[in-house]
Amino acid sequence: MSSEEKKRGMKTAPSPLASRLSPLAAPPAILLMGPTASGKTAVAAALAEALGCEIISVDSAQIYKHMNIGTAKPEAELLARAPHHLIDIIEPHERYSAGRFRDDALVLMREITEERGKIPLLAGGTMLYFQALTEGLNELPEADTAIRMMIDTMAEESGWPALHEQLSRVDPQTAARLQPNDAQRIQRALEVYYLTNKPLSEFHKQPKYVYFPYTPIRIALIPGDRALLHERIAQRFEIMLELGLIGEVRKLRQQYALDPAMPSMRCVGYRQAWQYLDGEFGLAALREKGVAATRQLAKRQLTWLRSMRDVTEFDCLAQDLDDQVLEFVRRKLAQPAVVG
RNA sequence: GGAGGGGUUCCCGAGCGGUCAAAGGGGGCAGACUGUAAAUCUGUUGGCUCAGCCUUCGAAGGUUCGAAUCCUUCCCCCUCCA
Repeated sequence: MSSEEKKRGMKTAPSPLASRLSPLAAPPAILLMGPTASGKTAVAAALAEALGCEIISVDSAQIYKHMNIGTAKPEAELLARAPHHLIDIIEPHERYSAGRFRDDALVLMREITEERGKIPLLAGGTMLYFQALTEGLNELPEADTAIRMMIDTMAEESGWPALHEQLSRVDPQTAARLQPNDAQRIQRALEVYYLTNKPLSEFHKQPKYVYFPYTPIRIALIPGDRALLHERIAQRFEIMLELGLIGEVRKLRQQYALDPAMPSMRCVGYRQAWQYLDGEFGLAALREKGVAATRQLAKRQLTWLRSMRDVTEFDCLAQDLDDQVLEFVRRKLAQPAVVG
């Protein structure tokens, strides 16, 4: 009845124990963020070993099984040494989401802190997942494959601008902020409307229930010199090709009923390898396009990082990066936890 | 040696006497982002003392009120015939 009770009803991850603890007791959680090829994996491993953390991967591509080379997944040896969660959790033809990540991560974080008394270390480059975790999400329906197929069919027939037009009749507010050709967001907005008969903008007006009972230590690995990061990206893509990225994609295509529109096959590298296998272009172009796509990914990740608050930055190209970060985290952990 | 085709802004590539700092694409840079996010979308992209000026379309000359666009010579590339 009261708004407080309503709020409680919306809780997606209630934690009786956490609510009994004072805010000062909110346990620490390390958030290690950075663009692709910034060396997150190595830093995470160093922190985990020094501090006994358990690592939770925050990566929308490493969730897929059998996609190892192109996602730069940590090697088996490292995975054995430092436990990683949320890696290899779904098949390439399945789908995941920011909402599921949030739920999965919160469950794991509770287990790590309360059951094992360790510090969760969230490391990765999927900034939307970090945001969903710490800032919360509105109550929204999950993706619905049948509805999406229907919307895709309509888009093929009349084009996205027509669907944008349709959206402006049922949800003018959302339509106003979307471009007529922003296929993905128009589809999502229509999907929400068809599923609930309520406009997406109405859901967004509700207060978000933010449940994150941790004291975050936010770290961003930022390249001091972008050109050097670009170089690193090119070298890394070359290594992926040498390790057999193309073969990995070929095998995936043989073993699973995949298509290029699936999220897994739209990942950087995989999309380009798919097109290469289809004969759309040669090896030189694959190289060029793969590297460019990675650079663009890194740029978008850096844009996210610039907009985030309370983040301590480190130059990911520094020689003693691991030590710098470790020292910083140690200092932070020694301070009394304060929830902001 | 002969016959053609071509050299355009970071790249590819259109332009073919004025409305051209030059279409379009790529790349770069900047931004947005709530259940697809390694996705999707937007803006911008010669320089400057910026409603104006300066430098640019292989090079150097020339024609013209005016040239990336026409003429001459030169340099380089490609195709074909020898």
